[in-house]
Amino acid sequence: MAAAFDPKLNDLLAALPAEEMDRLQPLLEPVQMGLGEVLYESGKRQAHVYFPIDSIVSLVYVMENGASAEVAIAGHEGLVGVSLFMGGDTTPSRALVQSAGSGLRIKGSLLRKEFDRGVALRQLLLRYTQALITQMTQTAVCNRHHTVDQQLCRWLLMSIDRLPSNKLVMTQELIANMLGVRREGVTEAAGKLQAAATILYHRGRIEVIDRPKLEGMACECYEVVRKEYARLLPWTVSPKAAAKTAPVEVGGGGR
Amino acid sequence: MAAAFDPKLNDLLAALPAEEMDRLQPLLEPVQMGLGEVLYESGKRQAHVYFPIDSIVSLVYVMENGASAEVAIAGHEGLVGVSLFMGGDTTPSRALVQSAGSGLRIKGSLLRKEFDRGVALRQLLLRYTQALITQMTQTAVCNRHHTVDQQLCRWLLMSIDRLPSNKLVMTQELIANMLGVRREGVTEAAGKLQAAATILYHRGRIEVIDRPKLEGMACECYEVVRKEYARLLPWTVSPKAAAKTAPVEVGGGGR
DNA sequence: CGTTTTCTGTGCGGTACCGTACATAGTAGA
DNA sequence: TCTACTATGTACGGTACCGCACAGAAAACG
Repeated sequence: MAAAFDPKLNDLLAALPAEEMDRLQPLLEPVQMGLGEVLYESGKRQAHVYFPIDSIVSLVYVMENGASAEVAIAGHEGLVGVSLFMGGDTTPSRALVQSAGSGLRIKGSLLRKEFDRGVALRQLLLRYTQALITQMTQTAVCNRHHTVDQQLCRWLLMSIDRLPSNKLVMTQELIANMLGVRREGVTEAAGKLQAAATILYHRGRIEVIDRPKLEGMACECYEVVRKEYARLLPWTVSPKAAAKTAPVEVGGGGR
Repeated sequence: MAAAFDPKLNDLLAALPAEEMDRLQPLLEPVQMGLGEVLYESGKRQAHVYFPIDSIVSLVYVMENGASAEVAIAGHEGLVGVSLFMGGDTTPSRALVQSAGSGLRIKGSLLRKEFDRGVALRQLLLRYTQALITQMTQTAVCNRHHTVDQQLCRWLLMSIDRLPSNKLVMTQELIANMLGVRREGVTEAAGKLQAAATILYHRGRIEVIDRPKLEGMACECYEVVRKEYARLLPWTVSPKAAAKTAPVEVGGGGR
């Protein structure tokens, strides 16, 4: 059980030099996160910064009329709660668990102290924050210019990059909430992907069966963000995504 | 002429404690920025961090096919080039001067040194970065859910908040590039605003003549971002925008 | 002054997505 | 096994925006 919460399973923590890790380790506590759990409510101060291991957390903005849109996601490559060390303590967006799983957390005040003290930790967290900024700006661009079909591909890729397998548990309704579109739009887009033998899905379970094809159908946004994460945080590159950089030719792929 | 480049004219620099300001001041050099000038090219490392005074700089992402979208803007309340102290050195987006004017700049390496050394400077820049993150996420949400009409209102408000008057020099073509929509869409939206006696425009010159009405027609995004800037950087609140918080009732305003 | 360029206005067909309504099929519980 | 619920599929009119084409008017330029 202890191994499931090994700090080395989060890429940011794993990248810390031993000395700073020794200071941080006793402050970390294991947490299980359930699907739909809200780690962080809009405008409310929260106590902890979370380091996901095999869970995925979405940063979602909910508008006055109830409509929502995801602005970024974080998994084992990162953390949730940058505002706690950036100095603002709260944000207008909500953090909710998109895929259940485990993680580690630390009290914000304690992390803040280490952040001010340890240069390596600080540089690491700030580099991650910049990667997150890239993801957010690309979400803005994607929302402006790309179709629901393309965005679904991007979203699926970003999700399975953070999961141990190619399967995810997620209804079309929830995906629609994330993308900020109608559920029927997701039904249609997912139908096309299934017809193209790119994914399989059935009542809340989705499996990606042809990743290269999915990448071919996604907009450039996925690649831009992936490359920027790889540049800023080279040790976090998921083996799945990295395999893509090899010149894989797949028949009939692309659009 | 020297007074025009007084560091106190940039809100971030003005908020620095005297001691840190004394160290920074000799490193600052005045710059004039021309309309359309590119301060920062996508993926290219740049030498300086810019502190606008009466200029406005847009952060724009340009896609492979040439389409573009603005993800954030910065004026006298902030700075351009967060990646230089966040540690990534470059970003995928471009920084271009949207409104000509003056500013101050500092070599990235020098700022970085002060950033690591001075706690007040560091906290200030990180708080600003968080405000910028809020603006970016809100742009993402706005792109997803709001109409061109609403976005134009938001964009005009954000621009004049950073300018000394209610007038701005900007063709509809350029605004369309910023918003990532067709020029004709901007023509139509601006026509409605003019018909409603909210703005006046004529061949590249726009004047806001009824700010409260413009605020009433904008989406919630403008207010969310304004409030978050006011919370994180209270000393930067523009008198124009602040006046709004007073209970001004204007006949026929709003929607 | 005439010519060219820039900026804005307008029209038109096409399409992606919306809101709504309703049908069907798995799944879970009594 | 019957019932309720959840997840997905499908249809249909409406609308916001697109791409394109072109016209007029103001400014810039020779």
